[in-house]
Amino acid sequence: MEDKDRTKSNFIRDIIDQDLQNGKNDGKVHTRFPPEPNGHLHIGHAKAILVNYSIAQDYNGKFNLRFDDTNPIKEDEEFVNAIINDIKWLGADWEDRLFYASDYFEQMYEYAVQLIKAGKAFVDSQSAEEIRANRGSVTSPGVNSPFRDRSIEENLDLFEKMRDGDFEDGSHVLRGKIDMASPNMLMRDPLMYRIRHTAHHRTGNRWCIYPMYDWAHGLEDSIEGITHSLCSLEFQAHRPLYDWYLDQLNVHHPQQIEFARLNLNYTVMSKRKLLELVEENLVNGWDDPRLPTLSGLRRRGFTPEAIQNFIHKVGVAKAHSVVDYALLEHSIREVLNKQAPRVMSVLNPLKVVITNYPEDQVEEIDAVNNPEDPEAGTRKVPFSKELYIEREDFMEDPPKKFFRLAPGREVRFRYAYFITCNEVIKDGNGEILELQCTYDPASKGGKSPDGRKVKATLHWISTAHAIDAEVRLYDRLITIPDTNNLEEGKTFMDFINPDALKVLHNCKLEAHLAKAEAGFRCQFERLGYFCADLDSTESKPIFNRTVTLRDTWARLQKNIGKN
RNA sequence: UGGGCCGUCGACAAGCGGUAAGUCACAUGGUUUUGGUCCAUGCAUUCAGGGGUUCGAAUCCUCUCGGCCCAACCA
Repeated sequence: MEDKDRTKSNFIRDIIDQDLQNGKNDGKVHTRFPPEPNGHLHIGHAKAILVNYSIAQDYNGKFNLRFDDTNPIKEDEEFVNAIINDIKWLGADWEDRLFYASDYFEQMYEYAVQLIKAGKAFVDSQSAEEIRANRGSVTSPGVNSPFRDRSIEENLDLFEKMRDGDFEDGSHVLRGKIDMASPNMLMRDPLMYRIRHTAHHRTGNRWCIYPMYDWAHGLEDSIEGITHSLCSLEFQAHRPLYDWYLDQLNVHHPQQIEFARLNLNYTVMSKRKLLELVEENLVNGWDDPRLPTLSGLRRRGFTPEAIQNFIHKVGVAKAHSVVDYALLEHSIREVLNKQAPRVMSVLNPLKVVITNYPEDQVEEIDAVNNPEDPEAGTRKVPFSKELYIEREDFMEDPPKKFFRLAPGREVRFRYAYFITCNEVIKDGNGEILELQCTYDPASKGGKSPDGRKVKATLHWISTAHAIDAEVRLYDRLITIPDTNNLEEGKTFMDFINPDALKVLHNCKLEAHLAKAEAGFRCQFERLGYFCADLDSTESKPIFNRTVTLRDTWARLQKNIGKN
């Protein structure tokens, strides 16, 4: 992709351009991706990562990876490692700037003390229920806590005791002293710290008070010198609070800018739904190729480049949107069309015997590796008397627009010969067992010997030379575009596509694919893009279908069915 | 309902007062030893709706309608 295509205009870039013009931040741009290590990353996170990363890159700025690990009961090191792995794979580079909110706990504590001393924070000893009740509602103001006017000395003392572990969970919290009547619920004396006697995956038992998101996040950004803190739309209401804390402390004040998160149709993205699928074993783990997780997409055969291109195409704006899954499919096809070597594989084999072909002859046929890339060269493919073709490529009683093999019809076997079907061999049940065909020796290479035309070119594979493989055909996870507004009594579970995974055995592949390493991507000609699965071995090759090729024939059939 | 934000083609999305980019999808035709790729063409007289300002409005003002977010000791 061209550089100029990479820097597509959006409102965040406009803001940054403006800032640069005004000399704000000394002309620096510094962004960050701040995941909480409490789950696995999905394609939606890829947008957040890539938006932050690409902006940093395009403005010659810096990009940090920071784990927002402020809630030990939800977080785990397992997630930290998975997230690091996924972001690396995606291609966002934080260089040496990997940070953890938990590294700033001491500093945050000191800032909190500073706020208490300024009379801007207090220890509240109401119960969680009382606090909730006294917060009021969106239409009615809250009421002040009875503890709101504690002296600075008392607050300091209590806060220190909170830290020292003198109190039970839930007995006290530290709160900002703002305005219980604010129309913005978040400004009604927001909680800054809660007591949690829980071990943290990094700080162990060093702390028993943990900072809340709003208090922590701005400080993290400030400490790291972030200039533009890009986050998703639901944090818009938090911005006044983000600003308030930083203003009270009078420290470096990054600008929070919110953009719409990515939604994709025909799948699910919420943590809750993903977790449910994994825990109920409806999929095989977080990296199941049916899932929109980054590890799932990776295993499915997506390339980082395809995801980068996809995110770029989607753009950045403030309007809620649901991107069509077809755009994701297009993005991976676009990349693989250029890169993936072609190979002839028969998924659903039907035996073809070339009756006029010498019994023990084998010819090494030249096949092009990638018509999009002359540098990819050619390879030899064995041709013999017994071959397999795709069952779908033969019809005994073909409809009008069916161009493939049929009784009495001649087609081309790609790179090999013109073949004519003469006889259909069936078993007692009428099941087609084999096709008896003849070849035209003069058409070697698949070239028309006398200007004769055929309407179809089929892929094929020699029965004696093919290897067996398991092939997993993946499709969209969900059968309907949107599972968010379902009728009463229905859940997304009712719309899981039973055909999102179809496992095929005894598929026939070119022999060299036995040695394909996990992750190896290729095109099975006329079928789609496939990659060797993580579990693939030389003795038991397994290939995953990343995406089908565009299929005008299938579309035609569907339209005929409709009319 | 108080507050905040949003509404441009089926889906994304440019546009920033001078007369609707681009991509995907869809359709048609051409090329083709993948019904793939590629190429060409078509696809918003109109920007949620009304009113206003202006020589001129998707862009400014105003009202109306519709959608999303906020009342976890989650992030």
